[in-house]
Amino acid sequence: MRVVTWNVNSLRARLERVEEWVAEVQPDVLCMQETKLADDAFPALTFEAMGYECAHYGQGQWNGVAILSKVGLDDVVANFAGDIEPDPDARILTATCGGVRISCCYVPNGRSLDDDHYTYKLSWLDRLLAHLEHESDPGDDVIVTGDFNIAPTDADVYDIRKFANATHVSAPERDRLQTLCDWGLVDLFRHQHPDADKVYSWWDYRGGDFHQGRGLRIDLVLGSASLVDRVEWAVVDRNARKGKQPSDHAPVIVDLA
DNA sequence: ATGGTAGCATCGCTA
Repeated sequence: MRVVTWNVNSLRARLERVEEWVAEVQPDVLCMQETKLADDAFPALTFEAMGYECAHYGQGQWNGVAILSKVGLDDVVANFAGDIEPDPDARILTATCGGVRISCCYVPNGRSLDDDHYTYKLSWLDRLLAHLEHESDPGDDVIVTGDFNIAPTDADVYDIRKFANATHVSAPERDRLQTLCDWGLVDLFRHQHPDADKVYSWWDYRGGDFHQGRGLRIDLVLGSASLVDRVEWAVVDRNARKGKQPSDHAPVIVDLA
């Protein structure tokens, strides 16, 4: 089962590229973030014609998440589950695909450490843990994936000196990511490539950052222990960041046996 | 210290 996460940065602006990439790579499950579409603007027919069932949770203009699946798409939950304080933004969508409970997440950016949006980011991560506890047990087949806007370690940052007192690398947000892992999730790319260096999933559009190798690995596929031994390979398709009108994120692919 | 680019409901905000 091929699972992909990709922050597409506007599905309206990216549809042609996404279609071509999906036709080539044939994911079984594709989790997208930042569709920036209202639900009634989501191009479901396009993807259904390619063999996918679709779930989209959007609001238009900003945010928006989707799960596409060829291996079933059941028990869809938009936003946080149960009685968790709902997120006013469309940032999390959960469904069962191929026997795996999958949450597709667009974690708030945080902006800066002194911004209210950073407090919101930390609260959001606390609620993601509560959501996970509500939806699954650590012994289940579980994936939590998406744009975390957190680089797990300094090895996931092109130059940590550039990120002093910045979001994406701060201890409180990394601690919360670790708490998710303590619950029973593993960063499947890092598990497969423990010594990988200079592998990133996002590059700023500005300043030629992509071509200069100035990126962050912030798009993650976290899997439960039951899935770790099923990983056959894991890769960031940086080719998808090249060419005309790319997203600023590259897709991350994980193949499970 | 700033700006650089891209996308949006665009002339300001978000990333």
